[in-house]
Amino acid sequence: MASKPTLQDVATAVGVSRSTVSNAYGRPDQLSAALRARILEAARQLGYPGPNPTARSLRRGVVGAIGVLFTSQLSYAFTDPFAVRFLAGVAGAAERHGTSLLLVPLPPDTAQATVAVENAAVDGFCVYCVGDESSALDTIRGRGLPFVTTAPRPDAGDDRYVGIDERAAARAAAEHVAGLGHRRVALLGDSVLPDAPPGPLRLPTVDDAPHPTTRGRLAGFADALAASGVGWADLTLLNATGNSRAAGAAAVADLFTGDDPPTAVLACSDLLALGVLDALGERAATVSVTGFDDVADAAAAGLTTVRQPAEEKGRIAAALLLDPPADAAAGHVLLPTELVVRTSTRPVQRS
Amino acid sequence: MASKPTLQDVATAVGVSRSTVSNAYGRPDQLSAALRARILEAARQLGYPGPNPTARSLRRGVVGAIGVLFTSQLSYAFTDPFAVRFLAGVAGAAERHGTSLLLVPLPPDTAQATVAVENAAVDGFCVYCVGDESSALDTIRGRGLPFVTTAPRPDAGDDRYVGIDERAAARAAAEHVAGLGHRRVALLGDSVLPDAPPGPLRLPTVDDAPHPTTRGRLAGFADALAASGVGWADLTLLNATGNSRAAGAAAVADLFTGDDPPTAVLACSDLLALGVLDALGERAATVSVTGFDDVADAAAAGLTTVRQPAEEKGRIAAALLLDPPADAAAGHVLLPTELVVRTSTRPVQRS
DNA sequence: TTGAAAGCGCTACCAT
DNA sequence: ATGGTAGCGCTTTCAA
Repeated sequence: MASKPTLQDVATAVGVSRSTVSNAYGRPDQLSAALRARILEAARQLGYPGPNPTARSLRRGVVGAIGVLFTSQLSYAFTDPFAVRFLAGVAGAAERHGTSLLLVPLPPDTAQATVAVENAAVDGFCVYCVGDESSALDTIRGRGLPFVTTAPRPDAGDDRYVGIDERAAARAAAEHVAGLGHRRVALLGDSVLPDAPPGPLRLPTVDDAPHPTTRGRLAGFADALAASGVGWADLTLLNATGNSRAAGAAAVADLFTGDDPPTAVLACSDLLALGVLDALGERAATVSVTGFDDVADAAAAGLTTVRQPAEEKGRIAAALLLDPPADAAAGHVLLPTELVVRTSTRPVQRS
Repeated sequence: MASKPTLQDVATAVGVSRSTVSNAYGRPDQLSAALRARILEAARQLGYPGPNPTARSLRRGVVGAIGVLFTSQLSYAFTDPFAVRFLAGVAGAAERHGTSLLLVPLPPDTAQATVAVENAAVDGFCVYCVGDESSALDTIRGRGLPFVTTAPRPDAGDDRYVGIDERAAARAAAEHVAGLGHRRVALLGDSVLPDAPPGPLRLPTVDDAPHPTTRGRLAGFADALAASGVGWADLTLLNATGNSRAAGAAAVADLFTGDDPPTAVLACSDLLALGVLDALGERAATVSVTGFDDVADAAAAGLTTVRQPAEEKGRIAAALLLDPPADAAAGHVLLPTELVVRTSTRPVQRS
């Protein structure tokens, strides 16, 4: 007990057994109030800081924390407004449950990612919007821990998730734009192909986009445009290297200088769409732009976008983890989305 | 090994000792590559998920995570833009260090807060902007864990902190406003008195404000105005019940209806200031308003404010915790601030 | 290079 | 109401 007193030291000091001291902390009803007071007082005098959380976790087999996994850098969690709102929802639910949140950075390298997941002292994982999360999910399964994802994966089975119908939501945005008469349309996504440079790229089919969320949204855009007679090959596909305004702006840098530029840009996120508006500057009045998510900045920018309930998504994700529904079907939640039409979209101008 | 295989099971399966299996994971150089491969392969076959993080932490005495403590609800961390940027800085530094972030909700009740701090499995704490954090700090000290605060407390001693000179920073804003001729000035803070209703309140002296950050800022405002001949008693003090636009708007709800309304409002945060602008509506052109922090929305709103480096504050806080400076003095960091003058302040109108 | 022994600090069962 | 016993799963000397 030279430096850090333990439960045993308190027990010795009071002249009781460790069990009793342990009970004084964790099960007050198991001993008399008087004895408990004596124990607590002795602990205070000795400077005993209460049961060591790690030891308690080991013994109990429960940690009292859930891990939140992000594909990209941890700092991204605080850079993307949608992610922030999602986290706020998770945090609120966890808080009400008396559970802490462990933010786990997931390195891009698979081996390191595995280690990160293996080393996280948590009772379960909330896996946020991961591109190819399959390896991380395998690791989580290997640990036998419960998890929730934020997208309905094709192989979900009984895995719990809370997501939206990406494809249908995107289709609504594209139908709106197509309905305004736009036929020369560009689709913009983050990391459509992982290592592609910013700007136009070709993809044989939409199924070749590896990131499921991006793929779903692009497919939805394509659906609506196909219905208006614009085939996949007629669309301009644009790659952004990151989900940020700057990346969005960079992706469309040379787009409007050539002949027959697109009259509309459908972006897979608000950040990208706002970047497009940034790049457009004055010309923004001549091009229709849509985003996705309806983040706070979208309203002020007049961005037409698809709204999805961010905090609620987080709240439900946490709830699915902390209070698992008995019924497997109830573990599959699809949230509603809504097209929010603002001023960034308008009828195509006949030229 | 019915359900969850342990390191022992792997050892048995391969026919080696636990030590060797442990080394296969944690000290690859301690055994032959061939044996290590055999062990890892056996582990894979058995479905052994790697060393249990909790058990490893207990044995090693380190957790690999730092706790971030917020006074108010955990969800606040994601609601306040300044807090979000601060967290982004902490997260980035932690990430580079291979350390996880445990977000710890700190209940308002002291006893519960103590429990929350005692139960957090972390190697140290980053204490964000706490009103009266003394009890939490005592608990942290009791655990013998290192910590960093985001304000220079008077009794800091050798405690590490990264902060700003709140009083001087606020003085700069008030000097600017006083220099524009304003003499009928209102000061607006969040929870100037904990349980006071929204709106005007009286405080004998600025020292009676319990929250140190608010007190420092109010004192700075008062300093500058006193130098212009406006005493504490001549100032209108306004209370907001929360740090949000809505709370800011509510605080000034009835302010401009009476005779001789203030010509300027100095707010202790951007959120409150933006709320004042919201409430002012059309009349915003007739009242000067300043904020504090320079959050993202401030620029678009044309808000004159005091900028402090949010991410850097977080980055330094984490660095102070993860790589403690040898020199105690180097553990005390005061960051520069800067008055950013925009359009929300203008010369007082003679009436 | 490998193994045996000794806990890290705690809690939960089962007696008393 | 209280105590004894038996580990939770792992790492780390130290010795072989």
